[in-house]
Amino acid sequence: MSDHTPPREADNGHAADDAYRLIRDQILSGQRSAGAWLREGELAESIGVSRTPVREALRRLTAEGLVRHERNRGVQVQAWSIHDLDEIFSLRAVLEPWGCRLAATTGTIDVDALDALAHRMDEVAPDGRPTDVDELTELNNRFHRMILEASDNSRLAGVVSSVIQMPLVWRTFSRYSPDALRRSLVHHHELVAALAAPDPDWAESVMRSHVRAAWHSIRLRDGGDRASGPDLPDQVSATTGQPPL
Amino acid sequence: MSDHTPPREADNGHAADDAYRLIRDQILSGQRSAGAWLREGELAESIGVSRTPVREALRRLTAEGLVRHERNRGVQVQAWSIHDLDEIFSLRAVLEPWGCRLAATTGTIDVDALDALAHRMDEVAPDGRPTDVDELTELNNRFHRMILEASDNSRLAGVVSSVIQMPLVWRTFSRYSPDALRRSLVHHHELVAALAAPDPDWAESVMRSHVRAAWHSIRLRDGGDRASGPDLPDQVSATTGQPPL
DNA sequence: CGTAGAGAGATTGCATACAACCTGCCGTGT
DNA sequence: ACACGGCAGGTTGTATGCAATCTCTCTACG
Repeated sequence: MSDHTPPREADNGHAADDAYRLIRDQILSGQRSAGAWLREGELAESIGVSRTPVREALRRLTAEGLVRHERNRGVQVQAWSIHDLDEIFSLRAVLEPWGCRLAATTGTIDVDALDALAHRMDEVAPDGRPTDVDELTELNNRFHRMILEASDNSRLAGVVSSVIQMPLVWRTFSRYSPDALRRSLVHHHELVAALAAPDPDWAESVMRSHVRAAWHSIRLRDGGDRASGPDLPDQVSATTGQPPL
Repeated sequence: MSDHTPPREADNGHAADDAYRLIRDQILSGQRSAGAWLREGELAESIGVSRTPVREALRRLTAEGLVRHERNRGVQVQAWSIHDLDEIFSLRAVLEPWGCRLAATTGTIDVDALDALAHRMDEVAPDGRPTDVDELTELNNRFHRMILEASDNSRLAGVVSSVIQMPLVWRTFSRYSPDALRRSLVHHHELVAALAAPDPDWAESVMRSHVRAAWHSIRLRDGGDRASGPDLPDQVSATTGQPPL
């Protein structure tokens, strides 16, 4: 149909936004591995825009901590260590339970919608074995976001989502054992119950368990399932473009 | 000496950084009042650089929440309400005590340096009446930052400092009564003692008191001192360029 | 043989020109 | 009198050119 065929890639209509989304997705999905340099020129050409919107996208990603910017040298994908993981989850273990308590207190949450999300996650991961990790990740993020947005503290939601923007955390379920994943889904249903009650103490407590369980699952594959590969710093394979499931 | 006289304003050597600092200071000091539009062209001319670094500075400020960006319309200084204040302080009331506990646990804090800061604040504000609010603000920020940086969780420090970037919060002491300010300074000394002990429970508890006391001080001038002016949404006078002390 | 230095290539930082878009005003038609 | 449409001014979004900086390599000298 079109004659000038923009170098493929989803075109939303605004160059800077497109660049931001595309680069961000490439980082979160592991196509750009930690430490890799992001050249403005290369990105601009591959996206089909000039360097200006690319620079803007890279600044946003810098502010979000996904990439690291060195003056006159460029930006590279932020590398993370197990210490980063501990920082992130210890923060979540404080903020999410508190937000969950607030959500139960205000009582403004749409329990039915939350319950629907929990059930859809059951369907996507029958018996703890996900059929579509991306879908599951998306549903999980929406579940947690919905709770935090009901806390009536927009900064809390913003802070948490800014902190979990990291490939390993983002794709949490890649590292779950079936047992751990089943437990995670059960937690979700219990959270729905606690918020429906509503019982702030209960809700806070379940969320704390939920986050700390996730922490352990992602750290050391607690399920004892097939323990392949080395433990952590191996991240994703940079060639295939998709992280190992 | 120079013939082309850069329109004054501190020149650090890098246009984008200079623009960022200058605009940010103008917002935090109240020279740019809430809701005012920040025109790229005007800013570029006043700073003495082109629009490009100004745009970069504005994006950083957008990411930090100090300004609000509307596509094809520009950026305006973020307006805040008492609800924002509550969001910020309820978040601080969770995060800072926790960070203080962590700092006491790791025991990596430089207690002497912290004590020195507390004493310098006493000197700048004898008898609860500050002689230099800017100096006092700077010392206070360094005091709190030093504790959070000793928590061994860099994201925690980053999150807190990103959240307190707001004119009213930044210049907290402008709204303190002498009684409240004295109490705040006493808290600082007690924090030093708790961290020197070190007693995590004590440290956490004092910090919680400290933040919640600040919350009330800034909300309603709890000291009962000369209760002039309306209560909150009056922010700063946009004409004088300096907020009321 | 190793090291310091110069130079070329590549990349980012900044400035400027142009295009797209929004807003407010004015004129016209109903 | 009121509503619609278009035109003009101003502002942001994007592209492009040039300057500044960094890195890597090759060479010359100790």
